[in-house]
Amino acid sequence: MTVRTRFAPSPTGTLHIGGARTSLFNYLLARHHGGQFLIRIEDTDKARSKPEFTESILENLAWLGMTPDEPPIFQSTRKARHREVALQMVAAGAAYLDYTTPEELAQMRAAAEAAGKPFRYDGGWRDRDSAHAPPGIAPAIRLKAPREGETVVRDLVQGEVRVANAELDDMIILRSDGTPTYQHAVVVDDHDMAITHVIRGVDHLTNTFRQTQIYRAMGWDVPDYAHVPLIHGADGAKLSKRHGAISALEFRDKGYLPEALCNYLLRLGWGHGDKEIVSREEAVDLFDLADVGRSPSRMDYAKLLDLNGWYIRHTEDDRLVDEVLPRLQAVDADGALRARLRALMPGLKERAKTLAELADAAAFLGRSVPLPIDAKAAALLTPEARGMLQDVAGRLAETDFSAPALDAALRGFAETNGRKLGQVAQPLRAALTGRTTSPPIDATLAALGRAEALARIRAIAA
RNA sequence: GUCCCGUUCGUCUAGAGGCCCAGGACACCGCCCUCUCACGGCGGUAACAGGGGUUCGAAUCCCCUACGGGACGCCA
Repeated sequence: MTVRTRFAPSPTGTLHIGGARTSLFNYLLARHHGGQFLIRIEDTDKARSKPEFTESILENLAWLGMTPDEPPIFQSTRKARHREVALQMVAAGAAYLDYTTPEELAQMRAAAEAAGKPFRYDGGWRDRDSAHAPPGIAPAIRLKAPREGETVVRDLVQGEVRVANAELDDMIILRSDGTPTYQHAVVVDDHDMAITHVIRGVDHLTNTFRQTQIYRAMGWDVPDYAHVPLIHGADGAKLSKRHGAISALEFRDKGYLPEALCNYLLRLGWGHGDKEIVSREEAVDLFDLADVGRSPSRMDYAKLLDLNGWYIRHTEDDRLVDEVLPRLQAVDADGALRARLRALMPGLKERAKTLAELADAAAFLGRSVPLPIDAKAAALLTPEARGMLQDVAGRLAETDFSAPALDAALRGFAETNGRKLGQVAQPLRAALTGRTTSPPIDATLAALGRAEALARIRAIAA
């Protein structure tokens, strides 16, 4: 049987990193076994679901390199089938009509709370004939769950988890308005989609017991489950907005590479020896649910940042140029900026942890005199330094603008003037970039080109 | 409250009874490299939640406690 997994987000928000990781695990497991990875949009909550979220989620998944092997399935299109199955279950005696009204339920819930007991539906209509149904009340359909014994879930991550059936009440599978509940829709859809492995957050673990009962009632094969721990914020609490970025979108905007995010997310709760850098190909090869831990892990932005820096350093220059150019607030009509950016990229990418930082560090390439000079750079441009820059300009005017030649020229200049290279390079850097940091000065000069470099120096020199 | 799950450096983890007075990575602190900033290299601080067992021997197995998390909807 070929392995089929699915990621099933509800389009009530953008893709967050917990979902991204769940999706990644599903994707990896399917690929590892040469199977299929699918997507199902759980849009049954009409009030909260928005088409733009569906679009955003799909786009983000694609960005992360996870495209489904079949077109996404929209749960809302399958209501009739959900209803059909619920009715079949009633016919088979595995489910029953419940005429309890929401108001009555609320009362029962309040009573249970007042008594300090967990609320469970009492099963009042479990064995009562519908002939006694009160008029004008539309019934919901509830699963007739076993009351004795226990239900066992064999989970590929959590191990064998069992719960006494007395702990579970009869859950609603079809609402009184005829729409399916999530619990029911998921089971029917997973079965119809021939899903073999359900990988999702542990917050779904308790639901699994009852979902298993639906499979049993229908005589369907129960898929393998894997409930992965949730991602928490740095303080250990459930990840939320106050912890910082949690949406995949935000990471993309801030200049994170999808490879870096995936690598980070993969290592969160999963490990393979001391391996830290794992390419997609290696991940597909190595991924095994048995290596997924059971304890929740905390989001560590510093580590993600470091990893992103690694990926930037190891990404081809051309791709980085393509990524960074749009981030520069400059028009590049003649392609000069692109050429400069490309020329300096080896030095630039060595110094940036995100594409945003990269763009910021490269911004000077697209400016023209007079350059904005930051405070630290301005401090370097003393009258004396400006005087020296005049001489430097003279010297550079007659040097070949290749990095080795420029380096030699500057060293020679420093030596003949009794200065250290740094005493020449720093004011020069300030004049060229408006900053105190940049890639090596020879590379920076070369990238700018003779005309632009001299123009910048002379704009500052006195 | 009830049920379920968890607990190795600050964080992510390696560790499946002796290889561990616990290894790697990030972060942090030194030093080196050096025109700046990074990168890189070298070194350092830092953990088996606590208590009982089992065993010749436990981070690894069992029990209890503490702490953390999750679930308890006609939401998904």
